[in-house]
Order: sequence, then C-alpha cells, then structure tokens
Amino acid sequence: MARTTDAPYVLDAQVGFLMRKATQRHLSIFAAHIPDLTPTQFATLAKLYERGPTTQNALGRATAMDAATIKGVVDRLRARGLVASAPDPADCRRVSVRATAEGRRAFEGHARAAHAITRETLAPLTPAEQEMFLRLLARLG
Amino acid sequence: MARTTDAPYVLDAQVGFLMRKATQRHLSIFAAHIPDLTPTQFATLAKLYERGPTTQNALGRATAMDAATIKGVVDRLRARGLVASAPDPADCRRVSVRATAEGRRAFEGHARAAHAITRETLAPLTPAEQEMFLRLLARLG
DNA sequence: TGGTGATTGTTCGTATGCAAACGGATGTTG
DNA sequence: CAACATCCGTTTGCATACGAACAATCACCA
Repeated sequence: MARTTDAPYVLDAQVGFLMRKATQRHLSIFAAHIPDLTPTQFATLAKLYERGPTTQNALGRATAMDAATIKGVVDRLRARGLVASAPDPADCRRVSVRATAEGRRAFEGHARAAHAITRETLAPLTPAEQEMFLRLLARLG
Repeated sequence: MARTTDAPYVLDAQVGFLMRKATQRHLSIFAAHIPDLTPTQFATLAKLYERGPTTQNALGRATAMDAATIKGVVDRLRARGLVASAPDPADCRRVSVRATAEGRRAFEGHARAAHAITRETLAPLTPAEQEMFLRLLARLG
C-alpha cells in the first residue's frame, strides 16, 4: 500500500526545472543583445577588465568555471584576438591571461547591453521583487 | 534622475551569473542523490510517468527541451531500456515515446530522492523565503 | 485535386559543463 | 635533501543546449 502522505512529484514545481527555464529565457535575451559573445565569454572579459592579468585557473574560479571549461573559453577568445596568454615567469605551471586592446573595446562596447540584459531578464518583477529575488538567489549559490 | 556616469558592471551581481552558480550547486546536489540519471533524463521519465505515451517533440516541449536536445535524451534512455519508442500509426512523422516497466520503476525508486533534492537546494532559505523565491522564479520562466 | 505552408524528426556545428586521469612544477615537511 | 602533498594546466569522455538546414509528411484551402 502506497503511503498516502507522499506528495506527488510535479516537475513544473521543482526548483531545478524552474531555474532551467529561467536560464533559458535569460540566455535568449543575452543572445539577442550580444550575439557575438556567449555569456561565459563576456563574463571572462568582464573579470579580466576588472582584475587585469589573471592566472587561467584563478580566472575560472572568479567566473565560476571548471578548469576544463575556462580553458575552452580562453582558447576561443584567444583565437579571436580578444585575449592573450603568456607563461608566468615566476611559476612555470601558470598561464597568465590578459585582455587585449580589442578585448577591452569589446567589453566596453557591450557594457550597456549587459546592463540591459539584466534589466530585461528581471523585467517581469517589480523593483522591490527584483531586489528580493537577487538577494535570495545569491544565497542559493 | 539623470545619470551622468555609467554604473560599473559587477559580474557577481548579475542575474545570469547568480543563476549559473545556483544551478551549479543544484546540479551537484542532484548528482549526489541520483548519480545514475541526469536532471533532464529524470524530468523526461517524470513527464512520461505523468502523461503516458507522448510524441517526442511534445515531450520536449513538456520538459522545456529543444527538439535536438530531447532526441539525444530519448536516445540515451532508450539505449538503457528505460524508454521505448514506436512510430505513430496515425501520423508517420511522429514517434510515440513511452516509459518501460523498468523506466517506471526507476522513476518511482528516485521520487523520494527528487523531493529531497528540491528540499536541499532550497535549504539555505526559510520556508517563507522558499515559497517567495519559487513564486518569483516561476515568473522569470 | 493540387499546391502550399506548417509540423515532425534528424543531422551538423558550436559551446558550455563536469568527472577523471595525467604529467609537470612547486612547496612543505620530516 | 628527499619524500610527499598540492597546485596547475591539459586531455578525454559524456551529456546537455541551441541554431540552422533538411526531407518527409500532414493539413488546409483555393
């Protein structure tokens, strides 16, 4: 006899499913505003712009990317000339990554669009709700 | 209010970045509870369990997956015997997908864990905050 | 009935994302 | 100084994701 107290599993009410759908909508908004860069690529440029030259793995940690993932992102950015990397003279294991002039221009040229993306993603909520949502969301990271 | 200067772009305060980190944490929790199925695979089984035989593309829409994505998921589930597909006699274009007995057992065996995953993902928030968060999140999908 | 537009599933290419295993370099400690 | 643990970057394998293009099929309507 099944336990009558078991709540049914409703997929559309699960956090994971709702987050996946919200992320999909956000990615769609992002692509509409910045078609030539992916969110992770832009995040990487933003962090380099903010911190200057950074070790590849540290860059991955700063952008919440796996070592294997940040490598692919840096590779693609380097192939497009937005980023350059050089071995760290102090530590042969390390690779120092920096944004090129073109990379910095790319970030600056998209900064306004980036703000618009955040605004548009949160647009269904009132300003008070937006602040509340971001506060709660940050605690789930 | 006239803005004379652009607000700085702080990556760690952007919705997209916070959602990515929250999703990463959720995926980690999911993998710890259900190591033998991915979230999309489990979602697919859940929908089939709830709706019975479903067209492949309709299944994709119900689980928020691209036609190309749901194909891969169904392929892998079928390779493991959790799902079976047959051509729809009424419409030769369609493929009807259904859960096998083993697939239904897999879903039932993980239903409790699935609830635990949602609980654990939301654990950093109070019950009132959890409800608020889900309500706001649903409006961003 | 015949054509046209929409739907269905497939394939390809690109880009995350993570686990695991690996070799090399560095630093620490006994 | 030698053994060891740790960190760094790389590679491979698997699994999402999506856009775009495509062929087959269906539905509708002139």
